[in-house]
Amino acid sequence: MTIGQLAHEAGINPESIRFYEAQSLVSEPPRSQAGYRMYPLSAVLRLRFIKRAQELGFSLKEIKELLSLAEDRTTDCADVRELAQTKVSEISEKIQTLEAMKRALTALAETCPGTGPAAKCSILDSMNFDEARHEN
Amino acid sequence: MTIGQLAHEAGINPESIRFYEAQSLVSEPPRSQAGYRMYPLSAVLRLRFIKRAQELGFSLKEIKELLSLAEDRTTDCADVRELAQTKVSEISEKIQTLEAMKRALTALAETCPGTGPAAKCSILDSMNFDEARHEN
DNA sequence: CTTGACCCTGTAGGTAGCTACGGGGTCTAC
DNA sequence: GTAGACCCCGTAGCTACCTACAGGGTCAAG
Repeated sequence: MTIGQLAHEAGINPESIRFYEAQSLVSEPPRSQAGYRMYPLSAVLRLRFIKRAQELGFSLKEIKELLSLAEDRTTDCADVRELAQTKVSEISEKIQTLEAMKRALTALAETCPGTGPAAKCSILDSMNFDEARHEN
Repeated sequence: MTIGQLAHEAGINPESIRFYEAQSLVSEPPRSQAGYRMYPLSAVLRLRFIKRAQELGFSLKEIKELLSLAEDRTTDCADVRELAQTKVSEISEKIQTLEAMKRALTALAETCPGTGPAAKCSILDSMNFDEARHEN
């Protein structure tokens, strides 16, 4: 399987695979006589794992950690679960932040009269813009 | 007011101010004889506006747009409100994504036995890792 | 036997938003 | 008059994750 076929199967870009190789997320595959990377079928699954983990919010660095945990026979399931739980907390925090942002911005948009000169818009106003201009 | 004083007042880094200037988020201030940037008081408010807008989730590019809207006398309040509402939608989408990630990951962590070899961990398993290793 | 699709390497670019560094000049206080 | 804190500019680096390009080689089809 060449890198292009693999990329197609896994639904990613060949360049990304080379990038992952450089980042040690996938190991260097054997080469054909011409120097082409020749991948085993399992490479597809490994790439899908990476993709799936990314979708779950793990960074490449964290995925690397997951992969080395998974490859280490002495790894306990609890180690993996801890990573997952830490990630859940991080995600929760992000959600909190975004929800605070959303609440604040929604409130602003609601007090905005919706028409008339922006100079008096409550949105800009609440961000102090008007005062800033006033003193310019 | 020198750049350092301004930075202190606004709670940001002098380097960031120069960066904002390069990005045209703040205008070039007059210079002292020695070539020092000399800011009016209003600059503090402008920087705080930028900071606040950032906290509300606007990117620098969007803040630039907000600022030019705010400076344009013909801007209608509705234009500003639209930007705010678009941003609220974007934030909502991000929240949705994060919540899906959180749900998926929480479910995985819950099915994890919590102990035992990682090879059988449902977390890695569900990400196809085991199969990938199996075929290697 | 040539065309076009693929592969190789290495390096550079791009997004977002800074941050740091080098090599200067200036200002303030003792 | 000098030490230390500040300022200048330009450029490079950082995180994260690719993406693109240049300048080659290879492979399969017609």
